[in-house]
Amino acid sequence: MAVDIKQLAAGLGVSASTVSRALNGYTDIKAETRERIVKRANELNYHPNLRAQRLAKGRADAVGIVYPFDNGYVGNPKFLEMISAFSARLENSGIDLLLAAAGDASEMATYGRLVRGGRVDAILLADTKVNDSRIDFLQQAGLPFLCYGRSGVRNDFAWYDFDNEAGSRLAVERLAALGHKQIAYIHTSLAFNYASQRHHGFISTMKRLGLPVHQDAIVIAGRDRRSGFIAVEKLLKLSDRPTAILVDNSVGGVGVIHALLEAGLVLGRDVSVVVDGGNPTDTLLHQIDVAVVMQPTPRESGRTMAEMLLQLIEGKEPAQGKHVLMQPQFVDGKTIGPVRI
Amino acid sequence: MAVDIKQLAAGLGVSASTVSRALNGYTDIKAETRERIVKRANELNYHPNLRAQRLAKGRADAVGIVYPFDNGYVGNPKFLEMISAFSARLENSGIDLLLAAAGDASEMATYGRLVRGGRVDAILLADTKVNDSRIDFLQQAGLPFLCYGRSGVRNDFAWYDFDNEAGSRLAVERLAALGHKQIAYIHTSLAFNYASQRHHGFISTMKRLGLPVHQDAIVIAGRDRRSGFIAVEKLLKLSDRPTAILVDNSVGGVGVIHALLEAGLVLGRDVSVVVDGGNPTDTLLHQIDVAVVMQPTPRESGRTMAEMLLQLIEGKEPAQGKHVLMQPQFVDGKTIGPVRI
DNA sequence: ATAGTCACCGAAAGCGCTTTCGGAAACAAT
DNA sequence: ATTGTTTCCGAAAGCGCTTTCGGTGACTAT
Repeated sequence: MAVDIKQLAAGLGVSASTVSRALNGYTDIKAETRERIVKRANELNYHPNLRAQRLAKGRADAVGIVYPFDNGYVGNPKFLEMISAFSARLENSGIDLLLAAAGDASEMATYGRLVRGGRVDAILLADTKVNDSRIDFLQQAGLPFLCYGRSGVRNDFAWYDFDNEAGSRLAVERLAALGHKQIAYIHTSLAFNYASQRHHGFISTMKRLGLPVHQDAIVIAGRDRRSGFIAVEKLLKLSDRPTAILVDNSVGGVGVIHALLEAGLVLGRDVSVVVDGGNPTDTLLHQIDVAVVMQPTPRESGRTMAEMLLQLIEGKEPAQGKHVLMQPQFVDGKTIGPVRI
Repeated sequence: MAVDIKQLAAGLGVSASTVSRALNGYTDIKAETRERIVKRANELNYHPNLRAQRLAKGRADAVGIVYPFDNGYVGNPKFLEMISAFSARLENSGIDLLLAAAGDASEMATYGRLVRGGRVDAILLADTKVNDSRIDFLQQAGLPFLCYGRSGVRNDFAWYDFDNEAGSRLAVERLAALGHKQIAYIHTSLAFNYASQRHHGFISTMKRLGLPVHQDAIVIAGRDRRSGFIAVEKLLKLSDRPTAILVDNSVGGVGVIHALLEAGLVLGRDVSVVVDGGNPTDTLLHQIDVAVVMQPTPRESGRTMAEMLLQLIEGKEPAQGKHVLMQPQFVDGKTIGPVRI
């Protein structure tokens, strides 16, 4: 059905090996011959059989990503956008993206499946935990991989991450400068590395600035809108009501803002809100200018990670470095203002 | 590094072909020999090289799905859940899921890339349009494919879909039974096949029941929360304010409900709302018992489609039939009630 | 004219499996 | 004891590419 390299070669009166070399950029081919071959290949709409190519080259031309389903990533628009940019960059290099869905329970099995049999050349490991057994697994499997996020204990692997502590620091410093002392913190499970680091950044900055750290004002919440919403309901009941709130993720941030609006509070006046990892116009329903700790865009992250991974596949150290730490930026918005007594 | 079939065979004193046949369920192998081979294979942690297997078998062991980015699917939790179940079912059969991200502009190019070179054995085509050139493309490419949704003009391809017209009919009939006459309809672009069919179901049922169809009360909206929110703002300004609203998608439905709540209306009393394709507790922020037209769960849809596709790959007609039309179900909720004059 | 160099291409050997086919050994039937 | 069947396995030929290697002819340098 589809034309193969032999037919193409036969039609031109050259050998298959010549065609292969011509099409793969070898230099020992006369320019004119190469042109003839390329021209004919286009005419016949020749595309090498990838299965054969992969076997011969010993590469999978694919990278895998395990899509975590049970931890709030489903529907996280930032994650999806990242994947989108990631895959777009890979496609440019002719690399496929293999998506493997996994619940928490079956996650390790999924990684095993992905590694075996040469299904992929590399793996992107997202949503790193402080203590992440997947990293150990991939290390001993010997497959190149890149982590989207650091991990708590070890550091001998390639990662791309944000400076999470710095983000919290910027937010707290800004709020403190506005006179806030009672600053609440809503965070996701500290098992996630980013959450742990942001949490640490929050606590340490509060202490450094001499601000009170009330356990009541630090609430844990799932990485979803509803959890953010509920967390605020708790905070509003506190006798010592916080004048400012920092949320450690953008999805929860939407819920937080909704809850505050629904409580009839005016953001930036009655209460200040900063969303870490947010996008200034992230609330989806209302066009609100939110004060955020801004990370690089998911598109940028995805593209950069794809480029790093491509180099890791080649066995090279990424030009960006094996560890890339992106600096967050504090962006002012209407949701913060000076504290009112 | 990894043990291959030759080493495994040599270690057992048999030939590679015997090992292959033993492991692939051929019957011309002595039971005892097969057991020896299987046992040893497990001990050595032998897994066939998939690249070689795929070349030899002439199959890709993969199906592709193009992930549409520019049309509101990003972050649609139902779509993601469907993909999750879909991929889980495929994994059971050792089939990979290739995810290709594409914007509207590059979509056809992406399909082309997927088809060429034997990257995949089949494709799942989601989010069908009334007039869908992708279907033509895949038909003439000769690759098995399954559509998640029908298409307007032709019907000579395999699809899995919901009875969209029936869903609208059920909703309108129910609202009419409650005395509603001024029923508003919020729908996504009629270029989408489901939207077109649901729209048609709405209009025809309204007419059949002798209810007025006001163009003002039929508003188009994007498939996102914010659009639903804005659509309601428009509806509330109408002089002839509708007493009930039907939304054709669950994501927009969330925005609709928020807008109504924020306007201070009591759902089911001041205004009735039905969400098509919704899940009764879909609003994410509030635990509201929403009246919905319920489709099969995304999990069920994903699994069923995976099974259909697996059979299509085999060249068989799916046991479920080439066309599967699922019936929606109307589920009552607190968001509807008798009309109040 | 001869040797040495270079540009260019074909032959051949893989890559690691699958699958067909034929043949040896074991068995049954006459 | 001979023939005919089964049972079981190995040899061999792919699958469609890539890549190394050697060889031919054309080209320079002496």
